Amino acid sequence: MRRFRSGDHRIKAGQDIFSPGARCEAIYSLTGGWAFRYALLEDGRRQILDFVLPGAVLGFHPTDGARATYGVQALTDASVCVIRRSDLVALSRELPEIGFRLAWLVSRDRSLAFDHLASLGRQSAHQRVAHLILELFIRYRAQWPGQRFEEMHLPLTQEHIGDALGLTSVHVNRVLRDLRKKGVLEFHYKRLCIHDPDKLIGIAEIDQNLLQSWMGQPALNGDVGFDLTGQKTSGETATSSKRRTSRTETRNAL
Amino acid sequence: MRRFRSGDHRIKAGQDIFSPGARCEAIYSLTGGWAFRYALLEDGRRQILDFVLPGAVLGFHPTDGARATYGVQALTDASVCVIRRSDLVALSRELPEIGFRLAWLVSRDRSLAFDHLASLGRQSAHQRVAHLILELFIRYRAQWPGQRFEEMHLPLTQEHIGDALGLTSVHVNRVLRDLRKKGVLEFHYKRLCIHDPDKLIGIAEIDQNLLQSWMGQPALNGDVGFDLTGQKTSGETATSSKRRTSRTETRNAL
DNA sequence: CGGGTGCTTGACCGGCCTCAAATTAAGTGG
DNA sequence: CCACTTAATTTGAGGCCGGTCAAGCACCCG
Repeated sequence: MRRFRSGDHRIKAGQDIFSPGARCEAIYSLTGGWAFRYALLEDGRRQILDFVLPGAVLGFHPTDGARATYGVQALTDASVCVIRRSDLVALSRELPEIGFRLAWLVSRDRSLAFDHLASLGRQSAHQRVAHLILELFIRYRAQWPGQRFEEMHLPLTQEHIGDALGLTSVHVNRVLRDLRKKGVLEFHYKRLCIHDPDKLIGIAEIDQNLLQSWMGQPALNGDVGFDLTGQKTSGETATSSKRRTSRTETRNAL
Repeated sequence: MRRFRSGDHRIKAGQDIFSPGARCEAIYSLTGGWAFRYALLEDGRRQILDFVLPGAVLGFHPTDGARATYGVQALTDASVCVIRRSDLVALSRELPEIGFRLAWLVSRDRSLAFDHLASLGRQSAHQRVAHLILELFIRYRAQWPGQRFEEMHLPLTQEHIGDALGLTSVHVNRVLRDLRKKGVLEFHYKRLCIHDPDKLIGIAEIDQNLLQSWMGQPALNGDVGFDLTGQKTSGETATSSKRRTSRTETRNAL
């Protein structure tokens, strides 16, 4: 596996991993840091499509050689592992299940995109903000479990949140003020603290089913519970094996 | 391809192929008709996630055994080919590239979901309607080419369009009236006629890149230009190789 | 300390929603 | 083929959520 990595690549916060319109002949696996996919409109406005945590695959596009219709930008300093499409062929010969693994990862993105769509299409600004924050918090906790407090580093500006939710940053600000006044959460300078999780879930109007689906995130070391043979990797093993590698940079997610 | 297959399952228009919350242990390949994926909100409102044309795969979910967070409903009388997850394993042993094929299909859905997301988040009602109609028209034409006129059977109600675009059917109606008055298109009782394609593209404010990406749809007989080796399969070879394996219906479907 | 980025708040406005009712098309049983 | 029913389309009046514009403030970093 390691042979096929054409090297880890480091990206500074705010830099594009690839830009909209780029011709894409490689795929990337995010191994550290936060990023987001985004599309640009003709008038220059931006829509953030989703937020990307380590383990995700970027740059796998339907038609080979086509130009990307969206870009990916690093939110924090990040690192990606680059795999050429040609190497992917060779790799799949040794690891036939890699196609399914890829399908699984893309399918996760699709599910999140669908959730996001329902939120944008049908929910109010308050619901959307609550929805997004819950989603990010739960996905974060699924990857780095063991935190006791409902607090996290969330490397977003209010403009990012607005661009993700189809709102202006001005309005996001008003919503966050309301949530703060109601004692639901605080979000100041990239520090998120959820004071009343239940109330937040109530505001987001999310059903239990959806919450569950966000928790199925792979642990960081890459042993994911998707398995065509039907044997699940237990949470126990995942956690303990993660501890073994916890000091190092996250492994190649593929 | 149009040959009837014994394993097909027929669904009446308006019926669910599977419903939100269903436990999903099989995947489906839509072999005929139109369908759409949808999510339901707690208050009963509906968000249509995307429209599904023949060739797409339904029911491939991230976590096995989990409950679906969305449902799929047939728009017209439709037929699906059912594949058990267990059969999928066996199948993938004989055809290792099937994982990649699946990834490719899911990746197409994801791209469409991303486009849809950008439209919902950042575009006006007029732009959204133009966007959706263009998308459906182009995807339709990519699958059933050879039509001369800018006309098609579009089995949607105005309420479907509203539910897809996060609008009310009332407002969709007003937008369609405007587009009709401007001589751009007519859409009456499931018959769509585009009088001025260029003006429609102008209203949608879609860049050329995106239009192109919608045209990469597989033709109906399943010879898709996705190929890990980089050599495009011509229609000829794909068709003939399909004939060699046409004994089981599942193979054709993927 | 100064410059820049991001946050905060106010006043005003407009696009889309809500509610309601009339009209047309499609489906159904006699 | 026609009465009847139901679903879908059409149009209007009025209201609200979130956008726009503009200004001032807070925090960070060199």
